[in-house]
Amino acid sequence: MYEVCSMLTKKQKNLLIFINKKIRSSGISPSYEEMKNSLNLKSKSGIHRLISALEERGFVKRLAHKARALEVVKLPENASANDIFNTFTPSVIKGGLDKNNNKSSDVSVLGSIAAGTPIEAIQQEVDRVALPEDLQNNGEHYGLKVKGDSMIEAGINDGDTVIVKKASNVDSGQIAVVLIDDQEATLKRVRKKGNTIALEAANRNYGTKIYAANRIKIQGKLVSLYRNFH
Amino acid sequence: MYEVCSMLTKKQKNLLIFINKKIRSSGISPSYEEMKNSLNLKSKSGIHRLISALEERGFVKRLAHKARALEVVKLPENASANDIFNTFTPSVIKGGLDKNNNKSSDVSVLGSIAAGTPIEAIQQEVDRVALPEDLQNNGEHYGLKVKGDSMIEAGINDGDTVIVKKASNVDSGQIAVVLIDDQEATLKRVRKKGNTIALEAANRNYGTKIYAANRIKIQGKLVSLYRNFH
DNA sequence: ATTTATGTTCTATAAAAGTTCTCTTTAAAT
DNA sequence: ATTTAAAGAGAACTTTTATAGAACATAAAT
Repeated sequence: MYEVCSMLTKKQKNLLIFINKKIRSSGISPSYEEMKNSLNLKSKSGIHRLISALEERGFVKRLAHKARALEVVKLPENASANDIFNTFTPSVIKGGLDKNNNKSSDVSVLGSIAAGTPIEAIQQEVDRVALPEDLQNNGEHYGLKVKGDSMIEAGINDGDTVIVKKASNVDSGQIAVVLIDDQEATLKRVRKKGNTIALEAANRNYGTKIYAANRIKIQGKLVSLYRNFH
Repeated sequence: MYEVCSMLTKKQKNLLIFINKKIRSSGISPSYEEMKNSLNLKSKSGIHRLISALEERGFVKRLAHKARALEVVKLPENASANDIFNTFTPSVIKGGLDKNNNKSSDVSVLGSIAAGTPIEAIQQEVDRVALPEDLQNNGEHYGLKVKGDSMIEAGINDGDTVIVKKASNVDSGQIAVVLIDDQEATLKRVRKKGNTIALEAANRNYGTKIYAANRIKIQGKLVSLYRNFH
């Protein structure tokens, strides 16, 4: 039987989204104290009650008597892309932190990867829809803004945001963020051939380059992509 | 199969549609007070009676004595093409869900929409956190799964999820979801030319088709795109 | 063993929301 | 016109939510 019921009050929904975000961004569920603060409450007992309501309705699971042992089971049916992808507005990225959230969260959204790279870190991975198993081994994720059109034939355009799961290895044929000579980071399809690694662009104007395996460090695996239209 | 269908009075139907819309757009069901206001009533008791009627007829479910605990189970069948688009039919939602819902995966990945369309409804967008000002003009958003490759040269691939802001009008040149003859929904670039509307694919294997303006209903504007890699 | 952080339970209060009644009004059908 | 079902209004009432504070319990760390 289908039940995506969004039988939630505002408070319940807000708390649920906060919990979800917190788990996505930091990997651990928030404490009652943190939830209390995020909702501007003055006592933890309300949080306990809200969580009980969420649990009753099947939105979260918890291990009783365990600290920070919450799991978000589902989100209200209209959870926004921003909720799912985590905050992703320019204002947030551009140090808009104080105005949106002088609280703890959102920090990990910032920061950029490596130096002199053609990509900038923007946000963190948040989605869990398609990758339930990611819940367990929720590796670290980066969000990177794509500059350039070298992957355009793979449907990755200039300006897109790709979400990359940190990994030091990927299967041959997958698209990954790689660091060449500890210097240049780039997004390419990786082909392993014996002791060499080929980096394929997805644009016939760019060639495939082949490197000795030791010159390449794989930074992460392409997991998903996000694009805004204007 | 063909159960009692539109055994709804006008009021009942209006309320049902309001509830559904409210849940889709805000994620939480409206309170009696809000419903009362939306129908321009001065007492809540009528709402209670209407909801009881809706529940008897199987259109909604509720948790008695719980606040904002309504769920829309199905919608009247005689809903216009527009209504069908605005609100998902329950049977359709059901299908898409169980395969995602059995595990703790979740999230509002809802099933597919309406008949014979190349797109499936997936989830909705409406933010709360990152764009407080958007809360006001928070248009309704839909998530649709793209089927087909007609927009591939715009970087929109088969299987992508696009997020569409509901709109009955878009600027010429923008990509939009349009309904042709109240029948077929499709994602195309819209060009207005006098009394006609041209729908451009972004794939040279597909041509541009030109329609009389009255055959086209614009459903929404493409806002963002999301893709998962495997 | 003692501290610290955290989760749980209890009471109490108030506000919000839902329910149930009675009565009136409206609209449709015959 | 008469009848009937649906809808509106209003009020009293019950239950749920939310907030608050305190006391207690549990788990981990020192």
